[in-house]
This record gives sequence, C-alpha cells and structure tokens, in this order.
Amino acid sequence: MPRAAHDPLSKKERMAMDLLHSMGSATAAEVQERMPDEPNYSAVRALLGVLVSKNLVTVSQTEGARAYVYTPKEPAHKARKGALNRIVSTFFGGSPVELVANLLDPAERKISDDEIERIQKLMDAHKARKGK
Amino acid sequence: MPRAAHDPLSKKERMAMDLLHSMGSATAAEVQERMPDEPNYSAVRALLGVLVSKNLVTVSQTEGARAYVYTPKEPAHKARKGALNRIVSTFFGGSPVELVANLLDPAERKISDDEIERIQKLMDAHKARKGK
DNA sequence: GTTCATGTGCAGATAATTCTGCACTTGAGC
DNA sequence: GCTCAAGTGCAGAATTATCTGCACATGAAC
Repeated sequence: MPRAAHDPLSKKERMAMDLLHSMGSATAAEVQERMPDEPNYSAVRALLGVLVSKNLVTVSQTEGARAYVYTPKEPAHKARKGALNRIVSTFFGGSPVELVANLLDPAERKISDDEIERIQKLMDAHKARKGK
Repeated sequence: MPRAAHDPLSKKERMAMDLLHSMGSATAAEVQERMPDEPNYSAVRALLGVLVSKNLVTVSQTEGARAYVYTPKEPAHKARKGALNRIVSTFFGGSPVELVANLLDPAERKISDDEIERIQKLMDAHKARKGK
C-alpha cells in the first residue's frame, strides 16, 4: 500500500518535485544540473527513486534514449491549485484578492505594464462570458 | 556564524514557519495546536528552537505572559514575495499573468464574483495612478 | 506555604533523509 | 572485439531532523 497521499515531502524531495514540475519531466542528470550545489549523480538517482517509491513520480524509458525519464504523477493543474491554495492561505489571509493586489503593487516590481494589460483583458473576457 | 540564508527548511520546519507567517507570531502551544497530528509540546519547542538557532525566528517574552512568543524574522512582505516568485517560476513558467489566469479559471473555483469585482477595481485604480 | 498547570533548558535517543560506493549493463567509436 | 562514457540496482553508511524525558522555575489558586 502506498503511503498517505498527503505525506509531506522532505526538502530535497520538494526541490526535485518542483524541478520536475517546472520542467515537465526530466532525467536524473537534468535534475542534478539544477540542484543547488549539484549533489552527485547517485544521490540524485536515489532521491528520485524515493519519489517513485512514494508514487509521486513515474519513470519511463523512451525509444532511442538510454536514461530514465522522470515525470510527476500529479497533473500540473492540481499541483498548481494546491500550491496556490497554500500560498493564499499562509500569506494572504485566505484572500486571492490580496494576492493579486500584491502582484500589482509596484513596490514589489513583479509585473510589467504589458502584463497588466493582459490581465485586464483576461478580466474583461471573463466578465463578458459571465454576463451573457 | 549563522547558516546560509537560503538554507532550505526541512518539512516540519517549513510547516512551523508557514504557521508563524500566517499567524504573525505565536507561542509553542499555539503552533502545536495547528500542527497536523499534534506532536508533543517538547517536540514543538525543539522545532522552534531550531528555527531560532537558524536565525529565522525571534523569541520574546511579553509582560504578563509566561510563554515565549515566536515571530518570523523575515518581514511578511519579503516572505510573500519569495513565495510568489517561487510559485510563479515553478508552476507558471515565470509568468504572473498565467497565475492570474489560473485564479480566474472557473474550473478551478478559487475566486468568487465579488472578489473578481474587487480585483477589477484594483486594476482600474492601478491604471488611473499610472495614467496621470 | 502546598499544589498544580504551564513553562524552560537541555542531553541524547530514535527515525528519516541523503549520500556513497561498487558491481553490472549497454551502445558508440574505433 | 576492446574501451569508454553513461546508465542501472541496490545495500548500507553518514548526516539531519524529530522527538522524548526529566530536572528545575514560577505564578495562581486555595
């Protein structure tokens, strides 16, 4: 029986998971490259192995390639949702509006005018869909 | 000498830090209450002690109260910024717009009409400030 | 001034994570 | 057919994180 799904990840595991999520999928070597202070190859393999055994990651071998490819099992949209929920509740008192306000805050320099423009469009589209 | 600032937190440490951030500050007992499956008091104290020794948390004693109060050292806005950056880069390909789009996506059910209204207002205000 | 609940400090024990090393495989290049 | 680079499997060592227990402090209630 697999471990409980909510089993929290250890720090390196979390790191590796995040890398896999941001890359979509990757080989051990690719993960290694992006780990802070490049642990050795065996260590990375061991780490990924743990994720596989926890059933959080899938391993596969593609045609011509030699190395295994590791892919997160949780679909991206779920992972995003979870991450967002966590952040909203721990840093923005549960209010997504606060989060957006923070993104817009120029003091935080996180978002360009162009991007703001695009968000505005999203909102309009959203409104239109709603209104009809 | 303190440990490197980017020293990643272990899972319980992360949990405790998040709790402190969401509460502003707290006693060991308060943190304990909110930890999944309530570890014992000594364990929580030990955990908080580690955070203090890593220089991430401050401990203080207020007037009439007996228990120590633990407070994150990193100012809230910085913590938020870091958390947002991390999420944007690991789950939204570096684009804050994608994050907002995800928040708006009704399939994700994360945000109410009322909240959307408020975001819209924020955007307008932002635009107005810009335009002048 | 005794008792009790709640705290503190700290020294290790226990458990989990992270890493290492090595024997073995396989395809490419020569 | 060798040799080499890049993989794989796995067993356990080394390191960290987590927890436990206990002796002592202190204010409140009685």
